[in-house]
Amino acid sequence: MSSKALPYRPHNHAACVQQALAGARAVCKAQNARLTPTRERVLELIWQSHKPLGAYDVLAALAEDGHNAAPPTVYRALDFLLQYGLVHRIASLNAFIGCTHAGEHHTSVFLICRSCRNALELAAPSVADAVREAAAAQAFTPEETTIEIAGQCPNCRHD
Amino acid sequence: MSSKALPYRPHNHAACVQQALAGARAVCKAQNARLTPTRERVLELIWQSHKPLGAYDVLAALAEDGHNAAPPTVYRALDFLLQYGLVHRIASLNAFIGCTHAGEHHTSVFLICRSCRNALELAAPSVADAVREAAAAQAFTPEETTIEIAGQCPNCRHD
DNA sequence: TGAAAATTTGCAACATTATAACATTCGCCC
DNA sequence: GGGCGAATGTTATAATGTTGCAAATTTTCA
Ligand SMILES: [Zn+2]
Ligand SMILES: [Zn+2]
Ligand SMILES: [Zn+2]
Ligand SMILES: [Zn+2]
Repeated sequence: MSSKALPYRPHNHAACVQQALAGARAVCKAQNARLTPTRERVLELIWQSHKPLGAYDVLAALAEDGHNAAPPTVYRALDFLLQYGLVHRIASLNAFIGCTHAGEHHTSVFLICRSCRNALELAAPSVADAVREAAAAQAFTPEETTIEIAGQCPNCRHD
Repeated sequence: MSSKALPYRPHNHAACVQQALAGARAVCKAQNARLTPTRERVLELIWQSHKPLGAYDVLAALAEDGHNAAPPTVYRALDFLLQYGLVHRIASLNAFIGCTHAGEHHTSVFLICRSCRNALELAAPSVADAVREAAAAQAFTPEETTIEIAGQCPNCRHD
């Protein structure tokens, strides 16, 4: 869960990460939340990968920084980032990925390639609507939605 | 993850389980798959609960039978049941539940109550369609779909 | 300022979920 | 009833996630 590969589509990823971090700082400031160095570093590490990153991958990356962290450090940072909508947890992978719509209220769909392991977050309002309707038909009140599609991305389709 | 509660709607659950087991036997027979005693017992244990059951819950239930099983026994049985579509894995809970559409090709939506922990499987073709379209729009080829909605069921709504 | 309070972090142990590797037994076919 | 592949038993270990408490840091407010 830690080898390198091209992101979904080529782009200046360093800039992409910086923009995400700036957005995160703004979100935290607006909500009086403290984006401490550890939290920010964890967010940066997650953003640097287009693949969902496991908690222990983050831990290993912190170790390379010389930060001798234990699991709770990472999980606490992840809890914070989840709480403020800065990252998502991909349940089917036990892994985390940066949210591309931080600060906006949204229901995401994740397209997860089983070959290259990249994951793409979609807003997909039509899916969100269909889910809401299905739940309403059962008088069920949705609080949190997990929609993860595993398959093949266009780049990996011809294996 | 093992206390008892009413199922979503009251019904004769023993009959419900027996019907599921009969269906499972039919599916296995049709595919020349061996529904061995351990596998069938695991399926029965899972069906007896309307709540998704963890692998170690199953293990504990087997122990009460006097079956001194180790984790691989349970995971192998679960793998078999998953492979033949007799149970589903709920990724957000690390737990398993009997499939109410065994033998039929389907994309399910799970409504999972955070209060009573019951889970309801829906066919929800409109959701499946919306997901397919969203994936197609990204030239993504879906292979497996995880849709899990956590929230409050009608019985638990007024806490 | 400067102590009290709240939040965050460090740290050790532990809990839960899942798999690897290899030996043994079972069911089936001949 | 011997051979063979599938299924199970057994032991150990990997991977993921949590609890509890102490130390350090930041915030609050007198
Ligand atoms: Zn998002
Ligand atoms: Zn791919
Ligand atoms: Zn099903
Ligand atoms: Zn409920």
